[in-house]
Amino acid sequence: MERYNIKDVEKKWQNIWSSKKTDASTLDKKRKKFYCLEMFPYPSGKIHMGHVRNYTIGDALARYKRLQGFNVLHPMGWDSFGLPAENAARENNLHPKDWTKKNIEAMKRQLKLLGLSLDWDREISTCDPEYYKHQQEFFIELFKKKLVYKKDTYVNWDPAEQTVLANEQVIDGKGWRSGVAVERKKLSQWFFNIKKFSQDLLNALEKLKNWPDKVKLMQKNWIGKSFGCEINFQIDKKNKKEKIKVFTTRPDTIFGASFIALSIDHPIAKNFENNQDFIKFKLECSKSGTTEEALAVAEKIGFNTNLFAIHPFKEKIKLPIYIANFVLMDYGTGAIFGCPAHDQRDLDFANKYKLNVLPVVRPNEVDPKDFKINNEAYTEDGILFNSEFLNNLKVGKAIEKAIDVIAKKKLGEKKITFRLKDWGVSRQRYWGCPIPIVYNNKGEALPVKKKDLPILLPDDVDLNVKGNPLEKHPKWKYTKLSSGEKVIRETDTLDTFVDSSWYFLRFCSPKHKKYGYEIKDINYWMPVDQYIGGVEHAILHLLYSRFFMRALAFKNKNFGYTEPFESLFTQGMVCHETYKNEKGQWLYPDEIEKNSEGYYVTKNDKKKVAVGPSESMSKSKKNTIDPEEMINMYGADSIRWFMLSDSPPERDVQWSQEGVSAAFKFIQKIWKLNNEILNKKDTSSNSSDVVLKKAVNKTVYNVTKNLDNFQYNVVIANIHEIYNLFHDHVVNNKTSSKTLKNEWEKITMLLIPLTPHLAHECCEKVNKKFYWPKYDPKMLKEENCTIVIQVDGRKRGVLEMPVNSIEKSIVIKSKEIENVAKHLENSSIIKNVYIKNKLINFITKK
RNA sequence: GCCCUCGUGGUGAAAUUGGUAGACACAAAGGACUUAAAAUCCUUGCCCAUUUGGGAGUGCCAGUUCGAGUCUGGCCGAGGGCACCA
Repeated sequence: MERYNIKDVEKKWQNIWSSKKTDASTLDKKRKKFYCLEMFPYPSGKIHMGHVRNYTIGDALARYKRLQGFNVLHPMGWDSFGLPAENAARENNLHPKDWTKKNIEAMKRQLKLLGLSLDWDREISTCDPEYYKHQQEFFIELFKKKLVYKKDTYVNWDPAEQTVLANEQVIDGKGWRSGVAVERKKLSQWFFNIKKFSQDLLNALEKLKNWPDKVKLMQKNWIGKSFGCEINFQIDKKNKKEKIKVFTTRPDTIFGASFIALSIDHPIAKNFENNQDFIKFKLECSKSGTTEEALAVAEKIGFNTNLFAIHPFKEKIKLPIYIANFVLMDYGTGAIFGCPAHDQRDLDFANKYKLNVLPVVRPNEVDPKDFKINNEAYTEDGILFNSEFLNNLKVGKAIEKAIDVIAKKKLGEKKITFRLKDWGVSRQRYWGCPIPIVYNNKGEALPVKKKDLPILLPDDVDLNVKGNPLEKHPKWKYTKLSSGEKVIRETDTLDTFVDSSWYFLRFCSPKHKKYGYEIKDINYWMPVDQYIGGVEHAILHLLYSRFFMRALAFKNKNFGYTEPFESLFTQGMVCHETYKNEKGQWLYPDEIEKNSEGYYVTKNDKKKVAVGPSESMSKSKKNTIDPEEMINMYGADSIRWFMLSDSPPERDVQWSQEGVSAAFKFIQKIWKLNNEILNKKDTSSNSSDVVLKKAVNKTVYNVTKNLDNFQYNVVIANIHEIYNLFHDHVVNNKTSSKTLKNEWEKITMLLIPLTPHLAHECCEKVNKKFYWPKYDPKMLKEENCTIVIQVDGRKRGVLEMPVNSIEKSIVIKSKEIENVAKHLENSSIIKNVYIKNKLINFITKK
């Protein structure tokens, strides 16, 4: 028999697909489109199992949709700007450009080994000037629409490296490379005004019907809408009438106010810049660490300004004004009124500084006289007291009334606040898209003229300098406008999240010289019909992309899109056991083996290995498996099959050698059975033919349904089942060869999305045309059905009956079953519950 | 601290959305073929009973129902998100 040579077959089909460009897509308005997109990778140099899973899921879908007749767009590109290139460049003395290029080539070759049906003609790379020049245009477009602005903000500053660190580069308050304590430093940086779209980004979540609820909820919380009001407090100064505006969601607790707290960055705090005590206080605040968690746990401290604010309803009450470390400048107004009785933070603060604690909300059933606040604030619902016109109202009503009165007396107004912050896009880095801005000698920021774009990254940089290499590159930094005016370039580059916020548009017009996208292309292809990627991008990347679409659509009649991704699927991670040697060092899976007693030992010195829990594959824990090695051993189809078979795609999957090896064996079995069927001598038609036909029809139905629902693991089970049936029919000569061949052909078509090389090889011999088999709904209907017979809710037998049999006949037949009769003995039937074609339950009385 | 999701055999998991729990697969044990091994195929799968069969059973405790893995309430455990958001 012809042997199935995985390597030859896979190579053969990959060559055919590539030379015939079977996966290239062209705009064709007569055909229905399907845009299938997986999150593009960062070109680290090697694909990992996470990529394999992501792209296998996407490819199965793309191939399935193609077979169904859709015009499928399935592109791939590279998220190729970013810090690792700079680090690698320093370590290996290789230019980021060359390092990136080399990595892209290596990963592209690996992706091709997987047999993905990608349109490589549309390949893009974000570090390519042909890509980022359009991004610079978008930046200027946004600048002109006033969606981009500059403001001072704090960054993690590494004084040793003279550079800005990303949050994840700060470990225990120290720079990851230098180990030196990180400082908070104020820098003037560029921001995208994503806040402007807060309400719309929130509202539109509801329309994203095919997004996981989890992701929508995460975005909703991230946007964080809250209802409340602003209240103006007058500062108690003799001549001046200064005001402090505070934001609160609990205006009902206004009568419990006992202090005002301002953020360190509040304008009023500026008045104390030269005050020695305030300087000390600021220093104290900056000590508490920079991570958000550390800030959250830090003790609440304040600086007493010795100023007082007048209570808006009780002029006699003067509230001390503090500057406090727990008040954030970029939320609300940067100022709060403290109501210690009903806010834990305020209570902690009040206890520390011996401030008044007056409860104004009490639990329903508790007498006001007995209600005391000690160390725990009361934040539940309740009844207002000590609160004049709010007395005896419930919290909800009291909030409404408080806002009402405050508005009427012009003390403030109803206000909705979002916690979503504007997107800081400045990065003090070399390997990113240059921000197309220059500064004239007055320091004004001017957008670069379109004709002067792109602003190319200079190649001749010294990456070993401390700080931003662009900053230290005078030839590039100091330049002239076409008018001859001397200007300084913006040396910051853009956050790489900007690169990935519109790449899906570029895929529609990947080669267009003049524009980042062409409207006729996106009118056809957009939105992305199915986006697939890791849940780790649930917030930032997806929210930024949603913002970017709105920013482009803003004041632009030609661009009618706001939501880029019609459907979203987030796949789980690939996990593997972890191993440690006796010294507690991590070991790679191929450094260990099983000994004769079934224990894991190290390969070289046979020492005991501690097996840890299965965790998502990561280089640091060395629990990675190299996809290419696996492809070499088992073939791409086996890896794809295994990736889809073991767990539902949205859940984590355990990598297992046995699993892959089982996939490999099954592929061999399919091939063997395929040949047996094709070589089968003609036998006359048999009564079992209809059994097989029906089963195949059912399989087509199930596989189609399960593919539509992303239940790939169940699809695999469907295929196993039908294989087992075919195997039985072949071995036992149950079916005519004609039926066998006809029906088997359909199964090979079903395999195309899953194991494309094997499937094409099988199909080739019987039918050059590939198609998605259709099922006959009439054939799904069974003539007989199995009815479960219960006595008092317990199963006592089953009955094969024609579909839609009447209850009476089922009752009679049931009682004929020995075991049923036995259980009905000595008791009388009170009633029976009959569920058509499913079950009958006799309820008895002893 | 707040919010969300998930708990089903030794393992990964199915279950027509309230109707035969454990499909399909991995692992294990036993068997067949073989001089032997590999490969392949078959059987078994918790407790009681020799078999027909009976019982328990989907994290735990209650509830609704003729009937609950599925619905409701409470508890326990695991994972994830946010984190001084006023």
